[in-house]
Formats: sequence, C-alpha cells, structure tokens
Amino acid sequence: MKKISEGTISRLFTYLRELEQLADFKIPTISSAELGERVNLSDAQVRKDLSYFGQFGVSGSGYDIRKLRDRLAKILGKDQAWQVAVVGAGNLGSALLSYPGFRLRGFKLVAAFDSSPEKIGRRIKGVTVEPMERLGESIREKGVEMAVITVPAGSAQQAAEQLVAAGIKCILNFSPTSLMVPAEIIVKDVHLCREMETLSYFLQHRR
Amino acid sequence: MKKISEGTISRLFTYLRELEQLADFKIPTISSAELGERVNLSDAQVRKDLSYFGQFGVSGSGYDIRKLRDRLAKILGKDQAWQVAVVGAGNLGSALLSYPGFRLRGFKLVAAFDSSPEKIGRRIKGVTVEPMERLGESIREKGVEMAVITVPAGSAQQAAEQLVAAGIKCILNFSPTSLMVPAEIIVKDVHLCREMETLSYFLQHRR
DNA sequence: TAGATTGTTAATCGATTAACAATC
DNA sequence: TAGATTGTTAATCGATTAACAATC
Repeated sequence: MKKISEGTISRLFTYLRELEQLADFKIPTISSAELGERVNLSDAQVRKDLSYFGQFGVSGSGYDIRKLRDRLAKILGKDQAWQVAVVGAGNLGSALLSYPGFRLRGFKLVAAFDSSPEKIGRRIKGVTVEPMERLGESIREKGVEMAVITVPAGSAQQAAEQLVAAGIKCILNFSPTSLMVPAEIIVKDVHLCREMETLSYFLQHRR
Repeated sequence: MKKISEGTISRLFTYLRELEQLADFKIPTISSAELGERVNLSDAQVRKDLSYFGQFGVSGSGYDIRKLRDRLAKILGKDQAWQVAVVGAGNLGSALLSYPGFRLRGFKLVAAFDSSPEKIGRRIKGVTVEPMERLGESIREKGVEMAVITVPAGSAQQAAEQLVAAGIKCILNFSPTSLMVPAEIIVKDVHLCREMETLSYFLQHRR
C-alpha cells in the first residue's frame, strides 16, 4: 500500500462523521459532490481520498451511506475501542479525562499518572491518579496503547521516555517541547500556544 | 507582500523560541544550519522562511542571535500582549484559563463567559465568569481581540455568532464542529478527537 | 437510451529541497 | 586571500484540482 497522507486520513474521519449523521435520515445514497459540499471539500477530493482504500461507489448513483460508513469505520479503526493513558493530572489532564467526547469517539481514558503526591489517589471521572512509578505496570495491566502527555515542558521528555519504556507506541503531546523518541514511535504535537500564536500573527497582519 | 503560508509562520515562531533560549548563552551568532539542526529543520528551510521578511544574516558568519530574535518578535507580534476571551467555562475552558503558558507567551486571558447559572460569578485565576449576555459589552470594555471557544458542539455556532457580532476577528475553536462565519474572520480549529483519531489510525496500520 | 456520477489519469499548484553565485 | 555562509533561483516533490472515459 502506498503512503497515505495525514491530510487524507483526517478528511476520511470527517467523511465518516458526516456519514454517521446522514445515516439517521432516510436517504440511502450520497454523491461525492453532495458529501463534499457538506464538509467544505471538492467532489474530486472526496473521490481521491476514498480511492486510496478501494472502490466504494456506484457510477451514476453515488455511495450507499450506511455501507460507506461501515467500510470507513473499519478502515479507520472506529469499530474498536482504544485504551488511553494520561500523564499529568493537572488542569489540562483533568479536563481531558472529563471530556465526554473521547469516549463517544472510542477512546477510553483508563489511566492517569502524576508525580505530585497531593494529586495521587484523586479520582477523576472514575480514573484514579497513580504515581509515575506505577506507569509501566499499570499500562500493561490495562492494555493501554496510546498516551497523552500534559505535564509541564520540563518533565515532558522524561515522561515520554517512561512511556516508551512501557511499550507505548503512540503519544499525543500537549507540552510545548519537541520530544526525542525512537523513530518508530508516533508522536503528534498539539502546541496550544503555537495555535494561538499563528492566529495572532494573521490577525496582526490583516488589521 | 506575497502570501506567506501558515507553515512558514509556525516555523518562525519555533525559530524565535529557540533564539530566545540561545540568547541566554554567550554565543553571539548562529548559522541557518545550526539553528535548523536545533529545531529539526533544514538550513534551506530556515533561510527560505526568513527570506520572506527580509535579509537578516551576514554571509560567512550567520545571524546575530539577539538581533534576529528582536526582529522576529516584532514581525510575529510577540512585542505586544493580546487580550483573549474564553467562551465556555467548563473543564477545558477552566484549564486554559489556568494554563500559565499563555500569559508567558503574551496572551492575556481576561474574560470568560458561560451560559450555565452555576458557573457565572465563579473566579478562575482572577477572571470572573460572566453570562453570555455580557459578552459584547465585556469584550469591548476589555479590548479583547481574540476568542477561544470551548463550549459543547451544540452551542458553538451560536457562540461564534455572538463573538462576530461583538467585533471579534479571530477565533480558536475547540468544539468539534466547523463554524460558519464570514470570510474575513480567522478561525483555527483544534479538534482534540481528530488528533487522537489520526494517531490511532497510524497506530493500527503500523502494528 | 440519456443523465448522472464514478475512479483514475493528467495538469496544476504550492511547498520543500538542492544548488550556487555573491559576499563577508 | 580562503573558508564559511548567506539569499535566491531552479529542481523536485507531493498534494489538490480538473478532466474525462467508463459504467450504472
């Protein structure tokens, strides 16, 4: 299979979410043009993205909504639940643990870790905050495959290393540092300040 | 001035942050190759990004660290503070209000709004949560130019409309919906579930 | 059959990388 | 001067868009 870009994958999730909503209505099919219009993308983009994974449509009539939804769900891993650990139980970590959207979308936040004694033992939405020393053991016990880092910049690298040592392959990083991890580890950075910064730049240069 | 991509702007902020750290040491200059190496980018990329805004270097010796830092800070709007409002004072909104990184980077979260009566009046890091009805007035009083939306999906569009009506030009949107706003409004979406989803896809297809 | 719409190939666009003359 | 490094132009790469034959 050829390399598929992150852009394509992200848009496929967008199509899937739209199809899930459409499936509730009575219409059975949708064209690439209609689907694209609903999510602000061109018909060509929709067909191209889908084409990486096979042929899902019927010439002249479009795509069967429920069938495409189910195929995409399978392809994108939305037919299964993912166990997730949160490292850092501060304000952001707690907010993520409390965010109902994750579970709704198949992500079960089942473990939380923090180094500060006063946080350890606290329960947040049914998850007990554990000490960092328990990280490896707890992750293995709970079958966690993905982790979110919400610790301050200074502790992020160490947290990442503990996660890698525990066998985690996939990290969502909210700390403003770039993590140094082995090449096979998939890291996605969400730098909140950076988002704000690019926004402020474009505001400054438009006003 | 020709159109500059978001990628370039984001990287310029990365260079700036690196230069701020470097300025603390005694070395006076740095080459594009060294700077690039520190932030995992090529020397060509560094020079190209900078070239959109002028000539900052000296052939043979590189860039004066403090001088480039100051020039970039000016260009990127980091020589001023930005007033920011948070719409939605739930877990995520509260976490953002409590996050010290924003203020450190020049973003002052000075207003917070929520529709739920039990949240109104609460103080979070010195900011009092106000009712949605106060949004326009408060934003004008405080000179707010940027807003962050952290309300649930169902209320996001309405929140956006109130912000636009209040004169806000720039929105950071954490709700999982795509906002419909006039073309001149700059919206940046941060879809936490989507980040998690793309991550889970690549994990699934690599294991 | 005629109209609609697919899947795919070719054209375009934009961003990154490589190369190098200019120059400190 | 010789070595280092810039700023910029040209080449490459990858992603998006347009076009259209195939086909339901």
